[in-house]
Amino acid sequence: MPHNHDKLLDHVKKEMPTDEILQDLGDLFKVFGDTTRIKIMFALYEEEMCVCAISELLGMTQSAISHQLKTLKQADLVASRREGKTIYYHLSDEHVKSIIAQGYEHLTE
Amino acid sequence: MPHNHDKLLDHVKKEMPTDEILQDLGDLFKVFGDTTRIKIMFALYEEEMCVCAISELLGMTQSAISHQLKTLKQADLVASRREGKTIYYHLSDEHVKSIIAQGYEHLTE
DNA sequence: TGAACATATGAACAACCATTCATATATTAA
DNA sequence: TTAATATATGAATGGTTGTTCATATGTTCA
Repeated sequence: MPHNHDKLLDHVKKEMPTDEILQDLGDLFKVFGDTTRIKIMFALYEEEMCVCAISELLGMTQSAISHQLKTLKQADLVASRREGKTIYYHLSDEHVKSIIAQGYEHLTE
Repeated sequence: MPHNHDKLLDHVKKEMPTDEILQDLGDLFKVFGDTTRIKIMFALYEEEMCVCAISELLGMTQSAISHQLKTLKQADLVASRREGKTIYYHLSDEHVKSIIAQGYEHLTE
């Protein structure tokens, strides 16, 4: 007969966040899980930048960058402000920096 | 004529990590970007667990869990030890906890 | 108003990935 | 050695997603 772990499961279940939160967490990290978006966040880590500067920096089309900025904005990781024709993007809070920094440490330890 | 941002790009380029590191960072966060893997990490956050306990906890097949554990192990996020027929998994370092905690804070702030 | 610039967006396509299914490996006990 | 349990793995598939292309929206200046 297979071995039993009811007691263990009871304990772990109590400590697990709701499915909704776990789903949201996965969705959040999914946004970090793309090299282009990581590059954008690292660039904005330094300074606010307009879309065409980012696309020039990464050597990618303006459209591709715009699509990714939309994804980042929906996840509340970046925010923007308009100045004439230009729209400047910047990181929206310190968590972005912390998360990236922790990932970086994990890699380079 | 399009507007110029050579000075800005020069500065940002200097501060950007290498493409290899940026790629590795994206790959690392990709591993966090899946609800099943997030659930596994949260479970192991509490206690070390065997494969069948995890699959029972999440209501998923043993095969699915094994595949995901392999992904987590390759990213050095979990480690395992054998005890007879059973293999116990646990989180491999504190960065996992920090990264999840930061993500959690970003969501619930 | 019209032209030029800056950005956003919808559709389509190719590449990637999580799960399933079937099966293989490993360990223990009889 | 055989049966039972625990885990791993390869192939296949359905769903997801990043980029491209074409085009739309928004802003400024002449």
